[in-house]
Amino acid sequence: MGCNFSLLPSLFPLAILSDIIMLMKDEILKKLYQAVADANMQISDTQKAKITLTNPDASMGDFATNIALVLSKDAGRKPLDIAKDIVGKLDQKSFSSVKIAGPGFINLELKSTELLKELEKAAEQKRLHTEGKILLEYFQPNIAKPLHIGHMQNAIIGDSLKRIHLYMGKDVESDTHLGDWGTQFGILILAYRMYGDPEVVARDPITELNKLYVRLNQEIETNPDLKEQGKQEFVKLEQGDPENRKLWKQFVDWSKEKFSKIHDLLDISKFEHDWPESFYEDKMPGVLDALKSKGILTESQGAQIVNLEDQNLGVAVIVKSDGGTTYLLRDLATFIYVKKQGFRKHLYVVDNRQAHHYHQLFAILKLMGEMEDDEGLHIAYGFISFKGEALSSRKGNMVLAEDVLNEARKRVAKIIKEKNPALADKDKVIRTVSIGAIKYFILSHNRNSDIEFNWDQALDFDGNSGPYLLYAHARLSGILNKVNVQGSHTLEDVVISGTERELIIKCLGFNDVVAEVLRGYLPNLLANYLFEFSGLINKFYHESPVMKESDEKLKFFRLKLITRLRDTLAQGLNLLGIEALDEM
RNA sequence: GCGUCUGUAGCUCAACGGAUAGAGCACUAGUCUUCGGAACUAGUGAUGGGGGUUCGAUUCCCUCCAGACGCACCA
Repeated sequence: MGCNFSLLPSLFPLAILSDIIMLMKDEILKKLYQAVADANMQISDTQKAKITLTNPDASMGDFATNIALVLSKDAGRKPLDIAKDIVGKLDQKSFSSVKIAGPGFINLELKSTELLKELEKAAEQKRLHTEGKILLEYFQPNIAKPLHIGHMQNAIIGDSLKRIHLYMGKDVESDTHLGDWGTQFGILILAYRMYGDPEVVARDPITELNKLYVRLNQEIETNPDLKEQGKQEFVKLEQGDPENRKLWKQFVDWSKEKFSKIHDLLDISKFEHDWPESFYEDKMPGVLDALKSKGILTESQGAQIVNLEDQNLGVAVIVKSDGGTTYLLRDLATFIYVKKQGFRKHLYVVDNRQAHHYHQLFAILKLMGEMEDDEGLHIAYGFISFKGEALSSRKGNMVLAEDVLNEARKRVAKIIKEKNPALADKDKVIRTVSIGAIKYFILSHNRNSDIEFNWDQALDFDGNSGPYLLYAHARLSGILNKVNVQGSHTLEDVVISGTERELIIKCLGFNDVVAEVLRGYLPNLLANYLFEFSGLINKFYHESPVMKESDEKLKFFRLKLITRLRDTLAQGLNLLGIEALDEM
């Protein structure tokens, strides 16, 4: 990475430092393993995987490990005895207290001088050895359909995961996989021909096209023949019918123009790739040939299928009986193409309703010999429901992305008017806080859970919310802007409070949390961490005044601490896709 | 019928197999001569039922109950 760092945008303020550095926890674990060896005990890799080093309740110490409990099983000895042996051999010079507690936990308390030393070190990033290029696929809106909150959710999760990959030194690129191919376009073309007024549609293409699409679908319920006609239009489109091609191209262009605004609307980073479904049109025949030559494809009821019933995955339709291709075939072509581009792993951020599709996709790829277990993963997430129902334009309970953003902006503006009318750059703050509130709401949920959308809860700016984190950051910035310290000091014998101690420990655990997030693709772990972190910051802020502090050395320490806390919080917010603010 | 996911406080959600299951909202009682109150301090209140695995289970396995979503020509 021999580039000029000063040219990098402020996107990754702390991510610039290079090289692999040991995380604090790794260092402590190393000491524990050494003690185990010195006590003539063995420790296997499977045991290592079970050993934890957590930050427990402050009353128990800075760190707690279950190492003795894990080792006791295979050793056939009591955990307490093993704990005693380990503690007896442990290099304790960094610790002020080492205690055995409960069933055999070892609780460790670091010397304050060690904590202060850590604080003096620059904030650093863990760099993993990259295992090759990763393609992260997210934001797959469908042409001629409006963006709703589900698309926002997808883009927000995907964007955060991308930022986290980059921060962890992964070689990741993103792809927006637009849904611009398939039977639905036949239906849309038919609807446009039947009901469309070109002038009306041109005025607000997405909204009007969607109306036509919905209208025809309603008509289809009483007149199924129309569906067959629609399917025929798609077949014609695939076969190159010039009229249909022209219409399709127009629909795609309108939609792309609209979708490209997501970057500005939501602060979503740009995609490296834009490989929509139609991009794979000329790559499908090759896949079809491969399926045939490997004897995987069979014919059934006029369609070409792969039978996966022996894997309990049912039947996968590759080509429909009318000759039209399926989404599955395009996804097969996608995976194979992406792999040929040098990507070692393909991650799909798609809601959990498509779990079955991805099971089928991966199963077929494996039958073809195109995929190993760790080369593809469906990062599923629960979808957002509204008033207890799945979002559906037909049921009229659609929550549009624009409406959510507008409502958030309105509420933020109102609060600023009440609380901080003198604020300088109001527009920027309104934008950042409203986006931050929405992103935090989405990302703070475990992605496996379905989310019940509720305006008041999603746009709540008190307590566990995006604005809470932003506010903590703004207050820290406020102090740094106002307080100066006389002279230069060392941190050696500063006496720190309990809250300050907790804050330092918490702050130093940042990289561990980000690593956890990446391991499970769970941004909510970072959101939870940042909320707890912000809570400690607010507590600290109330307890430990800086400006009024007469001890210059203590003041120096607090400013140093605050700088570090602020930078860490800003980095954390950034990984969630939220820009930190100095005032709000 | 088969498959995936989910059942935690009044509501919305957390919790790598770890110690006393955490928050926010709501409710109650406090902190305003404030480095910015979008804040802080406290209180009330929960693991769907039953088995199993083990030092230890909200977490893993089995089963039952309840819900969501999928299960060939939508994507």
